[in-house]
Amino acid sequence: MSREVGHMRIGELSELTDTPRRSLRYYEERGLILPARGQNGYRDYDEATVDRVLQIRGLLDAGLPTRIIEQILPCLDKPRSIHFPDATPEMIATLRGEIDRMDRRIRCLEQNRRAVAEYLEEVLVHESRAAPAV
Amino acid sequence: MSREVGHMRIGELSELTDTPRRSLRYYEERGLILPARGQNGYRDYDEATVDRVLQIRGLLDAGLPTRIIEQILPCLDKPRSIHFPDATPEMIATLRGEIDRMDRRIRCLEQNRRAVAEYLEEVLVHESRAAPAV
DNA sequence: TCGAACCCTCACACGTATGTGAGGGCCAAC
DNA sequence: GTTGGCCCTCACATACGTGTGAGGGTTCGA
Repeated sequence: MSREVGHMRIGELSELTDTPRRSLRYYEERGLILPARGQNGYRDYDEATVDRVLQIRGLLDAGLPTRIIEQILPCLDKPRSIHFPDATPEMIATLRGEIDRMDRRIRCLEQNRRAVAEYLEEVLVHESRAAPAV
Repeated sequence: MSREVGHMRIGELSELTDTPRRSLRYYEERGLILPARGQNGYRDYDEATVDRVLQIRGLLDAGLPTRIIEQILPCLDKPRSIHFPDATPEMIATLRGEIDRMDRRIRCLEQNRRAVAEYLEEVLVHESRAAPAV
């Protein structure tokens, strides 16, 4: 099985993205990535999949389910080319709704991030007064 | 059972926060809220709990587990008063780590929000050319 | 006093993302 | 040729947040 440049099997992708093999297979099962297959059945990922997986992980961590990630992944392709014909009204509504939810999430995270940071600041000042700098 | 002003039972809190009773009990089980109890065993929530529940829901929706929410909720109290003695080094490290994770989440959401919005924009332009304004 | 509408505590079930392991091929180095 | 390290599928198990319903108490108005 000759390996083309920029192609890899699941182990390498797993290391590059710090993602369990199990999860990579799961993302595939959910239709988020579609690796080619070698004649031996091994999954064959191209280089671009690395970024795609990182994107998926980030969105999952931010609370989006795979069902939604599947909807928005096509929006992320660089040469905005293929995905116009299938722009149904429902799809557009879905995207609008998801943008709103992402806005809400961002606002919530920013607000709480600030509060936690301020709290931490105060704690540190308090600490440094009690036990001056090392 | 005389109801004091600003106090409520689970049904009212559920309506005010648009949150299932089941979830409110779960948040309590996880230590996120601690309602008083009437002599009949009914949960008795004060007014401030409304905001707290909304905060919890927002953070849950943004991907934070209750275990982490429990850590950061005390940071959000208005009169920053009570919570200094228990500022252990591990706690501080945890907060730092969570601030980092929130930053990553925010960046990821902002980036993808932008991409989806741009995509949507292009789709709409495309649509309007195909079938001019209503 | 009865019924409706609350409340309580279990406890089992679901969906989602992931862990884990069994059982088994492929391939390169020894 | 065998061993070790990849890969495969399948499938059961886990944690988390929530749905749902059984079985039962409280409160209040008709």
